[in-house]
Amino acid sequence: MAGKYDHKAVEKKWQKRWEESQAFKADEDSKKEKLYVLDMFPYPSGAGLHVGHVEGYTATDIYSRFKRMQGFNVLHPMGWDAFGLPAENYAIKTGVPPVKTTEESINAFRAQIKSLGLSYDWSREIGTHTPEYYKWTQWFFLFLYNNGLAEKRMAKVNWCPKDQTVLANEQTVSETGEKGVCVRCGTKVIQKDLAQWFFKITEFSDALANDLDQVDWPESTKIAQRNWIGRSEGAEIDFEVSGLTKSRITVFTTRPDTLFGATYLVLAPEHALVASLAENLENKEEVETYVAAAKNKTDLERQEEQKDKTGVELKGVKAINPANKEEIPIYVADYVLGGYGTGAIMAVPAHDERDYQFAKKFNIPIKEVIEPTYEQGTEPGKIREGEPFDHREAIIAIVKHWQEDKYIALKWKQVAWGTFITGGIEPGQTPETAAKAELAEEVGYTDAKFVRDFGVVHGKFYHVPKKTNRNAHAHVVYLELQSDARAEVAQNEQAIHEVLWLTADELKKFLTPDTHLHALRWLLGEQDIYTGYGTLSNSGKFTRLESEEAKKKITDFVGGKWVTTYRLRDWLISRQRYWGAPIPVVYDPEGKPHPIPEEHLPWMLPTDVEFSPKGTSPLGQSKELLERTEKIFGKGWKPEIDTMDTFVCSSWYYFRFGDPHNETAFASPEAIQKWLPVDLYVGGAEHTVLHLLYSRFITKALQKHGLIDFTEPFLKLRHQGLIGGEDGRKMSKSFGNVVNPMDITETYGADTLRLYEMFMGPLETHKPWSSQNIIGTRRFLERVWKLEVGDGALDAKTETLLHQTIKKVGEDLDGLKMNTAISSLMILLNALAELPSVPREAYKIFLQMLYPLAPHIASELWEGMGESAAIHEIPWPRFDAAKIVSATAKIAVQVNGKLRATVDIPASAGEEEALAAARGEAGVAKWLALGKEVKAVYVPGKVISFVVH
RNA sequence: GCCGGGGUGAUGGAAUUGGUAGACAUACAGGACUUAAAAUCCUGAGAACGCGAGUUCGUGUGGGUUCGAUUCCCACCCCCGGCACCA
Repeated sequence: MAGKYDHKAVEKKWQKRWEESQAFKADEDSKKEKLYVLDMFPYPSGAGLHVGHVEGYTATDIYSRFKRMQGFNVLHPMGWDAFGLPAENYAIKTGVPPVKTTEESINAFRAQIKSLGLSYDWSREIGTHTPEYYKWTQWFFLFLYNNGLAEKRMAKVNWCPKDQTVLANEQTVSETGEKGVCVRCGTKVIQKDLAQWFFKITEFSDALANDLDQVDWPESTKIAQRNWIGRSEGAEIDFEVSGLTKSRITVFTTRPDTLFGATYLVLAPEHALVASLAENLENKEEVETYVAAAKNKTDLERQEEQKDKTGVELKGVKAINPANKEEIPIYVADYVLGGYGTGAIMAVPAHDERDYQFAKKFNIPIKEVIEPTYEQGTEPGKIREGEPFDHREAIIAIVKHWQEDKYIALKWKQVAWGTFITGGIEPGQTPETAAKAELAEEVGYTDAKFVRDFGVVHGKFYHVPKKTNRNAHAHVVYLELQSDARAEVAQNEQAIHEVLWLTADELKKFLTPDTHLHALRWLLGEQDIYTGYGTLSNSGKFTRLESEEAKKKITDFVGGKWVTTYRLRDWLISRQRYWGAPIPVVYDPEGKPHPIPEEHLPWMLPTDVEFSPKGTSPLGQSKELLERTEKIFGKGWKPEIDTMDTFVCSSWYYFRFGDPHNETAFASPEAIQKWLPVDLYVGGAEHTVLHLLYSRFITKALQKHGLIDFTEPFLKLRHQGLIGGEDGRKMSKSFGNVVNPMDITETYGADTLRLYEMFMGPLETHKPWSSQNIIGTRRFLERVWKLEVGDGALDAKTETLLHQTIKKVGEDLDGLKMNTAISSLMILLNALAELPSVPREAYKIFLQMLYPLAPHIASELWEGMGESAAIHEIPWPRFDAAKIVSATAKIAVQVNGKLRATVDIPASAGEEEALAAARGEAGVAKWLALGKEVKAVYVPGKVISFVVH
């Protein structure tokens, strides 16, 4: 096209035209197949749009435009996750009401998004902070409450005694990194019990885990969800309590096979029995002090203390191990969590890392009841202190580097060769039956003893496992006494010079801090704990059974029962904050909660509050709210003053887009039927767990109570990767490496920005920004703009490329592989530009394929071709399968695995013909002449391979 | 510690039912145009050796399977992300 490519003029023109013609409005009456393409809606922060937003939004925009061209009725909406902490924090600092800050941010965000030319249906815009929206957030609360899925319970919160306010976990770390203090004033944070609202997400634990099989999500995200739900199967076993009182303690364990090794019990500080027993204990005060202290620890403090276990014995009571009737002590310790399992465990120090640490500290007996299962005769030998090594069991050697004082220690068992010999010796053979001489040659040492002792590990002895799990067949252990010894040996096998036989004592002398201690401990036969499955020992009649089998049998023996437990906790939705949806509950004069009837919704967020903390949730200061409550419900009634977690707002918003202006329902059944579920959902991986889990919970609750007929809200999910700063670090204000997308659209245009972000690499990977590379996509668009279209006919070669490109781009856009789609278009453009005259039809098809990726420029050029219909109204081009294959095929010819030539042969050529052509090639014949041809392989269209001896 | 993802030219990346590694783009070098520069266009380019034809090596490391391995198997090293006392 003539003239300069003025991106500003072009982009403005088309954005205006799209807006005026409502080009992207989802059609309620269309008979076309629907497709719901959704972005995770943003929190409209004051900082404006980020290049990360642009990445995700561009991907869905390209997909939406592409699918519209393919004939789908696409719903592609945008809205605002507008409640949240930043606006409230800003209000505390400046007094500016959050509603004002938020509205301003939304306006800025909307303008920025529009300037990118994204094809949203703006008639469906929503904001979670509007009464029209949060009316239905409150409706969802009532829906859950009325179905027994919401309830009020006591829970711990972080509390700053000076600021008189609740703190989120991330607000308990000071700017200097000190933990457990208020971020604002540095006061030590305490734990306070408050009555708070919970949604019972745990009722759906099973479905939330199982239904992941139905959706097309990244496997890593599914795994993260499953881990979060944390389903595990085990046994509940009762222990009798004797002594001052008679009662029982039920523990949960996944390892009932270790029951005979349980040498004490532990109760969580919150366990009910601790309180009820306390009165009668000999060390009542000590226990109560411990429990009180444990209660006051923040999560962070508990994490810090992981290494050092604490606890107190309950003196005066004992438990009876039901397996062997032994009397064992009972402790209270905060390494056991009150909220998981039964809040009580049986401790098996010999086979559990944590119990082991605790038992060591408190001198509790450690009783081994599981042994690693070895194949017959393969038990590892141990070195006994001060004794020479027993060659029949284990051979240990220090191999000395001949030039320097570097050593490698080797241990190897005589048996089970096959498990690690991969070279010249077959499994089951001994070195004696293998080719000794050959090995000796490879090792570079001809001493017969060396071959016998080390030959078997030829070439491998320098990369034996660092970690040695006794259950693994790790027969050779090395200790690297000086850090680069291994590399030395790897480079020079012949460096092995001398074999020293050492006692354990002598071996110890070689220890340095970076020695692999775990391996050495095993080597020296020191006590270590084994946590894997194995064969039972010391377990009465169950001795010699395998763990798996013993689990059930021992559980039955002691009358335990099999249960399934989950890590997932109920969802605490109360927030002691202002800027959120008010919880629609009032309290009668007795303090009993009552849901607010639907007719009073939306239950408005009051405005007569101060934002700085005053010892209560901000809503507690509102006179208007209190008066409203008393007016409607009567004297003495009080409003709930907490607001809802913003995750509640975002857990149902995708329904609202189907019917955004409905005043009588969160969305009409017809709209839900028409649009939902979401076909493609794109957003950052940081929401892999919570937002997605909560949304799935809401969907399942609706389904269970018959309001919808599907169980999963998001059929296909993809994440966009983070875009890092140019310096390779995370983009952050403090590093000064933040790229503002608006600067880029100003300089290069929205089309260039879109194209560049898509061309950077695969959508889901993390990639650094490059202000240098972006010029490439701009140049590409310039070349498209400048291409002179003629009336040339399409030659066969270009036609083939054109059809290949149509196929490739279509498949790539379908799979969200924008980077390779763009690359294909560049290849096509380069080919077209070389033609003496660019065929009109080919250019038009090129523009159509470019349109989803760079819609403004493609629309403009299309119009410039004299087309009356807009480019997006033309169906996506089709390829002709017959025109994709070219007449001749370029075949690679290999001789003994090495590429020697390529030959052009007709695609239809048979094997004989192909081989003959290859043999005739000078570069091939030369190599074939060097020996006798023993084999020839022909893979049609790909490769010919000769083997010559 | 556990789980997940990754390691390919100077750089971003391409190519895996095993079949010509490095497409496309950036940076770089040389050339054309220009008084000059920018922009644009053309050419070159994984590394080593060689005047050259060419040869050898090469997808984190070491092995293995195969006519053939970036792709499959075994072991190891490193980086990134998530979870983390869940019994």
